[in-house]
Amino acid sequence: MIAKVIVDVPASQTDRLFDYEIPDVWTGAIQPGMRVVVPFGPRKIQGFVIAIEQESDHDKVKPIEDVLDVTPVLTDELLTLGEWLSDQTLSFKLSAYQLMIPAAMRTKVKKEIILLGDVNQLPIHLQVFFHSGKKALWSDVISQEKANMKLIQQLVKDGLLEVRYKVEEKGKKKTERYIKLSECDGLIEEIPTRAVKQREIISYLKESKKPVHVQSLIKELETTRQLITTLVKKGLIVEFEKEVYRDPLAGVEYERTTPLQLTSQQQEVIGPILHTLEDKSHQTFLLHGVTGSGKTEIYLQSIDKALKSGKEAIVLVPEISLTPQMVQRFKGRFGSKVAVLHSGLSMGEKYDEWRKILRKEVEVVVGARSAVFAPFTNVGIIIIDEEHETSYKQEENPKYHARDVAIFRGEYHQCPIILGSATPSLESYARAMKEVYHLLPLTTRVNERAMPSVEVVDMREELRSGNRSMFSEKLLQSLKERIKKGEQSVLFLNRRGYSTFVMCRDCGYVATCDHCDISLTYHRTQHSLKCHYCGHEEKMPNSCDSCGSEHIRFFGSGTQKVEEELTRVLPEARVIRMDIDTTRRKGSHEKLLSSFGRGEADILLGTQMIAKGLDFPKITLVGVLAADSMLHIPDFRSAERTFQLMEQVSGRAGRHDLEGQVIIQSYTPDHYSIELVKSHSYEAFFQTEMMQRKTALYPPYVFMVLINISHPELTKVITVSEKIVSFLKRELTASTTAVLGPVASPLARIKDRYRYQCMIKYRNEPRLLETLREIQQHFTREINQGQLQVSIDLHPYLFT
DNA sequence: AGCACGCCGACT
DNA sequence: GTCGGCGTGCTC
Repeated sequence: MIAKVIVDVPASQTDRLFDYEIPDVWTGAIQPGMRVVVPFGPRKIQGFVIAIEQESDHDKVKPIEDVLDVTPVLTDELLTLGEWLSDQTLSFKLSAYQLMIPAAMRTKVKKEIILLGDVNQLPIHLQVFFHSGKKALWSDVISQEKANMKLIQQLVKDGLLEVRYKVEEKGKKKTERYIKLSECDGLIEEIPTRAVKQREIISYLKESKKPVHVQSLIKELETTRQLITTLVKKGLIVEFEKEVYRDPLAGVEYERTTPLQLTSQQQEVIGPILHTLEDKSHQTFLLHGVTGSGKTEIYLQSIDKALKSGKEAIVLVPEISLTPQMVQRFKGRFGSKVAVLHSGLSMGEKYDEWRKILRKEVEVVVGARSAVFAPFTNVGIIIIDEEHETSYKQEENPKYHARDVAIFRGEYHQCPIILGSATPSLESYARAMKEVYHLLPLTTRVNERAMPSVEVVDMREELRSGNRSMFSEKLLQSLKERIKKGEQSVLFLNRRGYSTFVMCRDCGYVATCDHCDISLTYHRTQHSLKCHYCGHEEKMPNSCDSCGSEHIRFFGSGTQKVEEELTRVLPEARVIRMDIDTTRRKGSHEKLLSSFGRGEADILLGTQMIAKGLDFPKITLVGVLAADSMLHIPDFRSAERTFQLMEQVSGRAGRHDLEGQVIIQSYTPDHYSIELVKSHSYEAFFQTEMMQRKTALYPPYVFMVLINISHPELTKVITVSEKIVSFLKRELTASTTAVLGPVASPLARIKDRYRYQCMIKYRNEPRLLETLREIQQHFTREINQGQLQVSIDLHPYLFT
């Protein structure tokens, strides 16, 4: 029997199936979806078995060396999905499969040198490596002295040493020690009567009837490890290791919740979903529900229905809003049937949660983007909450969108997909309009609360009337009022750091990164300038690098500066600041939020991350300091993002009994993306924005591909870019497809690499993937050996 | 990605 | 005449 294997070598030349013979002992045991160790050239590496066939067309087929799994880690469905994904994203099949397994299961290959003879036969300077044993790490021996390589090759030839490859998993299963009574319990009488503790342990074990966790027993009976070892030695009890899961939520209690009575609108909306579940058919729903309209309850009851018919559910949530509060809602309804997957977990914790899914110990998984690959075999529903969030698109290879993967799986399992949002992406809403998706509108809030009133303050007016601070008169007054009434406020700023850039007032010089074409950001805590792209950091200069003037100052304002300013104008206010800098440490996010929830602060000041999920009854005021900060970035989705963000943010106010107020400060208050937030008119925004997209030829009217070319030499980048563009123009349908560029990327240089890009806009281009593959193929050699990088992004969200 | 093979310049 | 530089091509 022959196994078709994808080997663990991410390169275009190896991105195909390799044939290996299945040794007779493993016939039937090795199945598609398992990981194996195979010889590859002179070394040993990991591979995924994709298929099993009778024969091979190859004459020299090596046997499989080892099997890493007892049961397949990739289901048949995931194997097919991986193939499709690598096609659609132009990435290696290997990379697609690696997405689907937790990082802990990815293997690394260790190269070891084994001593076969006696230590004294070795040259003296090599002996040191073998003093503690017969094994030494190749990397240790070589890193000391490069010339050792030659010597070792000779010693291997002489038969004194051997080089061996060892494939190891990165993560380990966690085990704990357990004890139980041994079979021969007649011996118990032999324990001396004065050995009280020993007798106590035995009777405890007799009573419990099942194995007992050693650590807990020691604690409970106030005994010691030594005593247990004694009993083991006497043969009265047996000690063994039992695999346990690392529980990231250990000790957290969840209050059980029961399904809520649905409003008539909710009932209307859930009907078609339940119907699809009964029919066992596939349909993508777009659940468009204003903030507070009870989307989550719809999710919960739909999932419940799926589970009751013996199926599983996947819930995707943007990383940023995957907070304990969110998890609690699912755990509260479905208890221990829920696994959680997100980046806050350690590698080991993710590994454990993932294995619960594989072993079917859970029925629901709640997680960020990659949870869409959960290895369930009987998926009944997939939910994507906050559907418009751009974090569902992975920016690294494979550049996939979780929505596309979800729909693929929905078709495979013939089950419904729910995309939920208060502000759907234009793409999804347009599809709903064309009835590709089934639109489910929820227009009212569950508790009948009105949407918060939104006021837009024209900051130009403020400036004209002499207010040069970053807070408008209106906002400042409202903040003061809340503090007086003991209510809470949220201030939102879409920037981090202290100030955006540093400029010389005399000559206009702006401090920029030496390695990237980007201005440096001032960070007050370290009193330094940082590059947000390459991490480069330098001291804040005392004088201008260009003219020597000392009038060098910060411009723009970040969260740190706002915080300072805030304590100046409102000294009585207690402020909590939340941005990447204050939440970097694990758990600090939750800490800050719960502190705010307990009312330990009056104002929560933060970036993007506070726009979501925040749900505290005492928040009655939301202020947006600079609504247009996002509007002017060169991205065709900037208006869409602005509207979505403003809507999200305003949804934070007045969610409960108290009425909410929203104040948006803007320098372009008449722009439709800001203006329409006042009336919360998603529909109107959609229509206006669609007109813009239509005239400028942007998605959803066309599809886009972004090709980014980078190299340390500018001339090289330009010639390659031009070659690519002329090739595309030659190959693609000239009448309906536009090839734009090449132009310098918005970030023309990052980490000393020049960057150019070109764009394709198309409606229907059957030869597209094929043509793009040819480009990849054509530059493989240069990419492999040289400094060239060509990145292709289908349906891009990032244009830097 | 590694690793071997092979071809060319610099040196004992 | 050999050592070692790295361009080229292969890995079932």
